[in-house]
Amino acid sequence: MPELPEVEHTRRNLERWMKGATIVHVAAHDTRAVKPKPRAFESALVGRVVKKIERRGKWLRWTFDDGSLMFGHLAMSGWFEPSRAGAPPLRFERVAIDVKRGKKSMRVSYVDARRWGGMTLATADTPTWKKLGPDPLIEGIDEARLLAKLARRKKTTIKEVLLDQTLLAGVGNIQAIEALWKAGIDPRSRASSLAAKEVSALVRGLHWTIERTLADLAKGDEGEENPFMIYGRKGTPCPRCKTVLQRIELGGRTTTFCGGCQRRLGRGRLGAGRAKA
DNA sequence: ATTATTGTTGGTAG
DNA sequence: TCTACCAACAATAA
Repeated sequence: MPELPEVEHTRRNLERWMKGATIVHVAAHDTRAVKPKPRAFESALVGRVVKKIERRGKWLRWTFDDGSLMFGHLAMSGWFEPSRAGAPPLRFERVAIDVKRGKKSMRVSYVDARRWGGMTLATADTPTWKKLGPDPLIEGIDEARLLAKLARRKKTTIKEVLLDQTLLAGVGNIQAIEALWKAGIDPRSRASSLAAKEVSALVRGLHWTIERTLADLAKGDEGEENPFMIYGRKGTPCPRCKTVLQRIELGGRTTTFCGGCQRRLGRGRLGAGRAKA
């Protein structure tokens, strides 16, 4: 489920459900989903008041009244779901957090079939959090800095580099695919082959797809089954040029792209051999 | 039965 | 220190 837009959507939900609330009960059903171990996790959280919930890339950070922190990651299949305090556990529920704000009580459940995500308590920012690159929605993307960083990645394709969370925080497989399509850049292009002009188009593409996905999430159930322009649409015509979309693998991840209007960079020199789309 | 899946991490090697 | 590559983590849905 989650890349930057989904995690931001989740953060907004969590803020509505938990901000300013007191944690009255916690049940960690799965030892893999929490750190420290369930009993210690539960007792550390009970009685805490949620002061704020922030996001950086795909990571969430809760700050509590005593200054302690909780980091959360949804990995591939995690999400948070509201329900009634005291309700029986949901399918694949790993953690249930019961909160109370004024007279209102509710439960916030962490559900994760694949069990790759979870929550970690801490007293300071984790190394992983600190290493995250700029977040497109928080500090934005500095194109000159991005260009300089891409220039050092001589071997790797632009698609693979975009998934590096220390370069930009929050870009995942789908957002990378969509942004490259929007920018008209072939995902197989070496990262170092992008010039300022292409970096600029890519940054616009990233903002475009992030905002688009957020808008779709805001619709709730009204959203479409596949709200993306080309992700998951192999074999269908490109919405822009009608060429049949292809699917390949890059760095172990499925990549959809259009061979008709996404240009392969870094081939030939001085523009030789580059056909107009 | 086979294949694919929205992500990170830790080890290795250079 | 930085870059690149790979296996591991697990459970579902088509």
